Amino acid sequence: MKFNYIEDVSKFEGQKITIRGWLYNQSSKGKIHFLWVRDGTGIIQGVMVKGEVDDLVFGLYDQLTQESSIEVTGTVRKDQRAPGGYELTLSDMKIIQIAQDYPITPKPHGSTFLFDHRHLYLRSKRPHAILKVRNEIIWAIRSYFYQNHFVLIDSPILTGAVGETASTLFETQYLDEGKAYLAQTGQLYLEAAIASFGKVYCFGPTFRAEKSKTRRHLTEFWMIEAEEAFYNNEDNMDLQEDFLIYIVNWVLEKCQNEFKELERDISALEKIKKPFPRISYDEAVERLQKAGSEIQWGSDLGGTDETILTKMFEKPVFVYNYPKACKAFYMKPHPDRKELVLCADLLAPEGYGEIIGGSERNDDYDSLVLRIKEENLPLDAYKWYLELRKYGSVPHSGFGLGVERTVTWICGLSHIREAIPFPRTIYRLYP
RNA sequence: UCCCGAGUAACUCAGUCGGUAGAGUAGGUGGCUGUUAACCACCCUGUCGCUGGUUCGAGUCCAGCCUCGGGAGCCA
Repeated sequence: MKFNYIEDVSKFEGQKITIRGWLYNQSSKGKIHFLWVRDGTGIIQGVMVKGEVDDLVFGLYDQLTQESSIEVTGTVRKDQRAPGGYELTLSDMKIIQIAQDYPITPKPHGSTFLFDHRHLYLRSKRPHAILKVRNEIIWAIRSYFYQNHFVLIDSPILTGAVGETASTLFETQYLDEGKAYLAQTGQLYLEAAIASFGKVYCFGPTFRAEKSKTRRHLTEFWMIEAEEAFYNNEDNMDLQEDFLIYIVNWVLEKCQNEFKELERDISALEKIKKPFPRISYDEAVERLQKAGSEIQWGSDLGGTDETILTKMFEKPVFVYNYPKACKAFYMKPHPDRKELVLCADLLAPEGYGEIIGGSERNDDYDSLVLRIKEENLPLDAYKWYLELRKYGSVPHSGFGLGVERTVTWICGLSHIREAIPFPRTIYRLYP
């Protein structure tokens, strides 16, 4: 049987249509009932007047409860009084299922309660809007890479080798082969793939068994990583800048309604244009110390440092060339200052902080072996990775963008857990 | 792991000086022809996180524990 979607109602003014969905809210004045129906594409108010519908249908209203599934038929009418501009004058209604004691009312709830009921909370307006923006961000990402001739290389999630030992790994038994680890990054595999495809990217879940309790961390999150042969650190930053602007323009075009629902001030996003400021780590430390931070040269930027720094600019800011000591082993040493590596983090504005980490990779066999030994990493585990430096090694760079952090920033959220359908945090594995 | 904070009805919270447990919302019943978090009247709702202690008497004071939230560290 044919039915229609709420997003299309304006095309059917004056016509009778059928909508299938869920009862979002209801109210009655006795002889006139109001039903708010949502179907995933929108919300519309249905109006049922006693005497204008069959008494049996009119009486069904009394059985309705919030989130009951129903099918309503009515005539589309333009009406100033209706939010959205259109409403349905109902002529028929069928009940599909009566919901009982739906826990999430259209009233304030605490975040713990809402995320305990995430399987239901997904239906509410706010998560609906956020996840629609997430959907568009991901489409923008894939579109950008496709248009720019990057090839998608899916990297393994179960790995034997350790990527970045700095973080903690989730461990699991891998049949009879011993321990396996859930991937923290696909980068090393992308570095293998550039010698076949030139420019590649991967997009998948990554896992960090860090007991972080902050609004910026998840234990399972989605990361986009790109790797480009023959790009140096500068080229890499140019690419990231272009990439991020593409994403922002895309969502500004597609997500106006969602931003309105989220009360996101989009003027902040409209300022995201080339060029992004680029400051060296040296300069960042200087600026931070002047601003009152306790940071010492040599240590990584803390969360508050990032916040201070990003509030100095209205656009995302690159901080490049960090001390070797606070970055991963695979980054290329600075040719003139061996205490630095060629890298850049991109910090999102409005206090959001790091959303991208990127670097030029060490393409020299001997110096890479040296770094692995310095970090006390098992050389064996990196045997295949090192071989890439033996067979046609080229300068190359890459970066990783945290999807949830990007969604958090673009939507103007205060906590990352809202940016993913079913968040995994230190104490949450359910639902 | 460390530092701070919270835990009272299904939800959000109040609970003074230690003296028999409260409100709003949700739910139920009735009323209402334009509601938008409707409104009006009435009804229902309790392991006060747990254990022990002090006390004639503990939601309230003390000790320990548990759970959760935020931050630090670490990172995207």
